[in-house]
Amino acid sequence: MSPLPSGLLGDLDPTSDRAVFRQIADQLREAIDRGRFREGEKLPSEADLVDHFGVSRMTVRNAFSILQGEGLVHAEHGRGVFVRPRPPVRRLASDRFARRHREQGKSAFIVEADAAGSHPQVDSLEVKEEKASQDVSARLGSVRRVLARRRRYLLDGRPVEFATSYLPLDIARGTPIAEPNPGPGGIYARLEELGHRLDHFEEEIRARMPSPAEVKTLRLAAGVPVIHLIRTAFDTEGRAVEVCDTVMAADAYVLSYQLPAT
Amino acid sequence: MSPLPSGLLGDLDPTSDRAVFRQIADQLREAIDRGRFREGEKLPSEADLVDHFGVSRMTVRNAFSILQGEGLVHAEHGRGVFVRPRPPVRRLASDRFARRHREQGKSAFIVEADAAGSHPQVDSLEVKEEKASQDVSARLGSVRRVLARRRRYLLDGRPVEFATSYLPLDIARGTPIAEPNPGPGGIYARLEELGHRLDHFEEEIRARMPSPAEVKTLRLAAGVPVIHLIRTAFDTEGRAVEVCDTVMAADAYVLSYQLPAT
DNA sequence: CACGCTTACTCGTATAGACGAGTGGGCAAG
DNA sequence: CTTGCCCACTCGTCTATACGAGTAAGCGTG
Repeated sequence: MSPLPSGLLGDLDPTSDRAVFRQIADQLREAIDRGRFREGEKLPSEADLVDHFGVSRMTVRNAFSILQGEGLVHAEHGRGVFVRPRPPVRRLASDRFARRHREQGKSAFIVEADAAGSHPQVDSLEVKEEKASQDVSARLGSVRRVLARRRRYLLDGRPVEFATSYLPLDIARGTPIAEPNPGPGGIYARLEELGHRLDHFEEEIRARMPSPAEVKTLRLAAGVPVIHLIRTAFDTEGRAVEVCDTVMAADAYVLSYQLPAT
Repeated sequence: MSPLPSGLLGDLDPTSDRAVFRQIADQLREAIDRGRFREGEKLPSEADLVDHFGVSRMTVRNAFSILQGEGLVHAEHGRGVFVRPRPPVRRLASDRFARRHREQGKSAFIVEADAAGSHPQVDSLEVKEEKASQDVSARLGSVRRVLARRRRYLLDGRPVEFATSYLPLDIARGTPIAEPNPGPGGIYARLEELGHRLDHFEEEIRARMPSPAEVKTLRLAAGVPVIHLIRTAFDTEGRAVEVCDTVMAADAYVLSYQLPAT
């Protein structure tokens, strides 16, 4: 266990009223920000920092736990604490549901990911009828039961998004929409074929910390929030024909919208 | 120190390989989800839980720290640990920059907040010329120096948003835009008066954990992410005339967009 | 009644020690 | 050389203890 290279980290300020573990976190954060530790690089071990700063191990762990909460670092049991690499982000453009995209057949997710050079995957297919939640029912216009289509999206093996589409039974039952694979262009193409010409979408966006279940399905690291997007699709008659509830790993996405100034 | 009402929380499972502090966190989370503890209500004190579960205090604190990281609870020194109330959210509609809104004079923030019955405030006014960051320069089309307008928005005394607008100097210098108060309708109204008729906006949205500086300015509780929105305004000639960088407390906002299906 | 002090209870910070378990390199046996 | 074991190092979990500091209620004094 070689001592820490001097100059990498400074000393504590015993006169400061800032707690010791915060001072240590501050120093590490600054070192990371300044690039003294690069992405994926291993930080000094807990024992190193105990020696360097002359504090107890719990104090060092407290410091690390702050940085973990900020999403800056992640710990690997038996290996060390590492600067968390920033995964490449997937950009979602606001025209991703434009009719012209639907006409090419493949799903938008696959096409975009292929174009970006990453390996896309869709799993956890579940299609079933179920009772509509209060929220979904309200958005679809007082519907009791719905068809729910659940799927999870992965990029290069990493889960990045979990989505559920809800459709009124009178629209979806007995159609290709109720099949695991709805066919080229996805369910929006099928909806239009069924005579529900799409008019516009409404999207609501929130950000929050994930639930334990979301941490599990999306294999989220500590300190990574989720983007919660709820999209409602309206047909030309003003009827809500689909609600899509999507939870995305926030470190994997940038949403992009284009708005007219009129 | 009365013992915990029995039935409120269960027992630990010593055979489980789930860590004790996680089991405790699970039980508390579930109790909160089930409404056994309501918003703002005080949870059992650390000492209560130490007695109830027969564990050491650090174990209980570990459990609380999980819940804090999830944004579920917050601790108040000397008072206790409380279920974090969910502040009322401000909804940002995608037509909030429509020309018709600019014509009524008052700023969009003030109007909307008044309508929602909350008390709006804008502070931290800073208007100055500065060197453009690499990102801003790229978005504005290779501009070296910019006019930066910084302000912070508060609702009922709570900071909810921190925004900086960047404008090219050749557009903004010497105009009302460079004044602390740009006048009715805000800088977009001034831009149009100056002959830069607005054509459309692009908005990029990310979510992430806040930096320590953002925690301070927005007075964020633990476990509250931020929504980072970067809007670029384009005039009818296709020139980017403004970049607005906004950081919002994620627990205070729902963004809403309307997209055509064409 | 009003003020200030005491006190009990709360969370915040820090120390010291113990054991468990995952990782990876080195070394010895085959 | 390869295999398999051991060991050093790493983080994960947990206990026990100590003191500090903020809060609020109660109580006594003026």
